[in-house]
Amino acid sequence: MKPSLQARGTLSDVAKAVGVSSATVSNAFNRPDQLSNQLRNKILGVARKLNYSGPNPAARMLSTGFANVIGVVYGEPIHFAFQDPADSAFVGGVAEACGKRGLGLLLLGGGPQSASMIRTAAVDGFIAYSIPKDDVALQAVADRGLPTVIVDQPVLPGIPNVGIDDRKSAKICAKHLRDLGHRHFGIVSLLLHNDGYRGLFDRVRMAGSPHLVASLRLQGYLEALKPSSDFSITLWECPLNNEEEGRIACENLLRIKPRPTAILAMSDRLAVGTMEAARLSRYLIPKDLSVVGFDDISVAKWLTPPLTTMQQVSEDKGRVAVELLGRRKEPIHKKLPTRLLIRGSTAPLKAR
Amino acid sequence: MKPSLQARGTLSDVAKAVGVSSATVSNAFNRPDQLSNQLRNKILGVARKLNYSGPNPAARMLSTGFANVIGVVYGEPIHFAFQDPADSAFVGGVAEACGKRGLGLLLLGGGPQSASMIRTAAVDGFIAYSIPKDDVALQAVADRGLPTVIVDQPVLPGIPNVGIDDRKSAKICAKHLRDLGHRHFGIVSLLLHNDGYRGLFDRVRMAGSPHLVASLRLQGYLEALKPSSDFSITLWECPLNNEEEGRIACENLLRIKPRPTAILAMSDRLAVGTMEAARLSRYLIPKDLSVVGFDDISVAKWLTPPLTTMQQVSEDKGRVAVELLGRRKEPIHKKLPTRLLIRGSTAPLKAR
DNA sequence: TTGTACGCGTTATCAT
DNA sequence: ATGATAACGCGTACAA
Repeated sequence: MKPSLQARGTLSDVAKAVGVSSATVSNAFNRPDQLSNQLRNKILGVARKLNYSGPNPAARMLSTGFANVIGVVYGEPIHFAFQDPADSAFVGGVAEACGKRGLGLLLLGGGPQSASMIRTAAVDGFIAYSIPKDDVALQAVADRGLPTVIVDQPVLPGIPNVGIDDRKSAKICAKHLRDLGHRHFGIVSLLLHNDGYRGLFDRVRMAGSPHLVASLRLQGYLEALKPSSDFSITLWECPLNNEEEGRIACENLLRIKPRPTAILAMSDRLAVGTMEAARLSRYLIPKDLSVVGFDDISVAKWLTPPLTTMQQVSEDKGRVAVELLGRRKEPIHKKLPTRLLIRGSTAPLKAR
Repeated sequence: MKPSLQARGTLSDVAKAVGVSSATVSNAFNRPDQLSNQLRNKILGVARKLNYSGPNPAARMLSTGFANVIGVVYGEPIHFAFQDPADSAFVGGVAEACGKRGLGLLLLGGGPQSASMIRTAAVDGFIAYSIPKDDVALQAVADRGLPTVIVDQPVLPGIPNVGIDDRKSAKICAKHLRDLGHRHFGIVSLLLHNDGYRGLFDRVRMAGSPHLVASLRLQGYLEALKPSSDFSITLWECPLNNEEEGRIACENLLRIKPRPTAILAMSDRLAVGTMEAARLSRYLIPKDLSVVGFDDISVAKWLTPPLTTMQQVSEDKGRVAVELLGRRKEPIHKKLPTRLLIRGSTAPLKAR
């Protein structure tokens, strides 16, 4: 009834065959310096002959108390992580840092059964990425009582955190457009509530969102745009972060009167869709419409025109998260730098 | 000295506290139907009070023989997997299929210490993705004796395999260009040998390559181009699969006499770089130069002009791999469909 | 519905 | 340098 994990002999089988104790065989695999080379080679030889390929991971884990694996918990169905270049860069950063330390990386998605998987995951620690404040996964992670680092959101007391200054970064995006003379803005927002809603929204909906990153960026945008009075600002929420949603958002935004001359997209994927919509509607970028993205995913620079966007280095988030997990000190909150990359998709408002 | 995995009470601590046997507590967690709801709730309550968050994963694994995790072994340093959209789509497909089955996904990269991580990974099976024929990781996987599926390469006797018909697909790409009247070709190839070489290469180097996918595509290209005699075909190898390498390749190819009027790039990332190089050299695509990619990563359609490319559905590779892993039957070799997407980057050779 | 008792395969400690 | 043995924490017959 143990069909899967190790259908072969055990360490003590090998010990018996060689005529030594199991401790010695264990040493042969884990501490070569503890026995003569001759004996070690003999043991390894017999092991090979018996199809014994090394200590059973589960037993080793039970005995040592270490899994040598860290778990990455992602706020959404996990395959989403691989569709967005920014998210997948983050996981890449984690993977790189893990690899360097000889740690495995266990991927755990969101969704209904995520909680039970979190509860039974054989890991030494968790990195929680972009989890909505009210997600059950968060409680499941906390229950495990393992070292944990939270990335982006939510910021929890007593738990190390890695992120960027979303509010300030967004504010800089908006300020850039305002400085170019724009007065009528469309904002293409990421998900605020998990209710599948797509469309215009107001500040009440925004205030109640458990999605901290989206809320903060929104705040930043609005702060930069608030001061003057002859502004118009239209808010649109996308239930998914993809190009298609960006396109739909922009199509609707372009119908608003007065027509926005500048779009703030909360991610580059949404920005790509925005640009596509503009093209389909025969608006030229940046002549008729300026667009600013967020993330600086690699395609941003291959677009025509190249996309002006707020760069964040998602790989670094991952790397830093792993590093923080290693340190068992008091909680650290780390803000990583961002920077506005001004490229071809933004231009001064043309004179009338 | 068990600091990490579970710093709290055990199942039998809970049992003692409640005044029942450990078996009953175990049932409370794993088989709710085996005891009264009343007792179960009492047990769960006490467990919570004792900070007991459920069975220790290692002990459970040792006892059941299942990890409920499958390992994905990637042929290169693992963070590469998250830079190429095609590779990351593959992992996404695996992740999705795993999630549906309640399985975890352990990511294992290539590189020097990968073998030791493979040997100690707590998994029920492996999916090996795009591993060079001579990689030590492959032996490590085989040694574990666990159910294994190989994706793309290498095709091994007795081991289920998922892939596409690389040779035929490449041939179709090349035929498309030939049919458009092109006679002078540049081929931008993926890595053939792990020696860091970048530059022109010949068929000897190609024949000896352990990278099956690259070899097969090359064969396909050449087959389609062989028949006529007034052709010129120049081969360039990129040590890395990224846009920068594609740019370098194309810059060099464009200096060849007679100048190629068509480029076959073995990946879309290389194709993006190729198009960039053409732009920098003031060649217009597709007027002066036709380009065909491979993969159909999502940016392909956002480029200007949109990239003609061979579509493969990498997510499906991942999904199918997991499915095959579930079936313990005899080895199955599955070829997934591909299809040439003709977009704006290819055009008939202009008349002279 | 609940309890008993053994086995899972290893590592670590202490002795030799 | 090597051996004996006690944990490690849980699942699961089987018995009650």
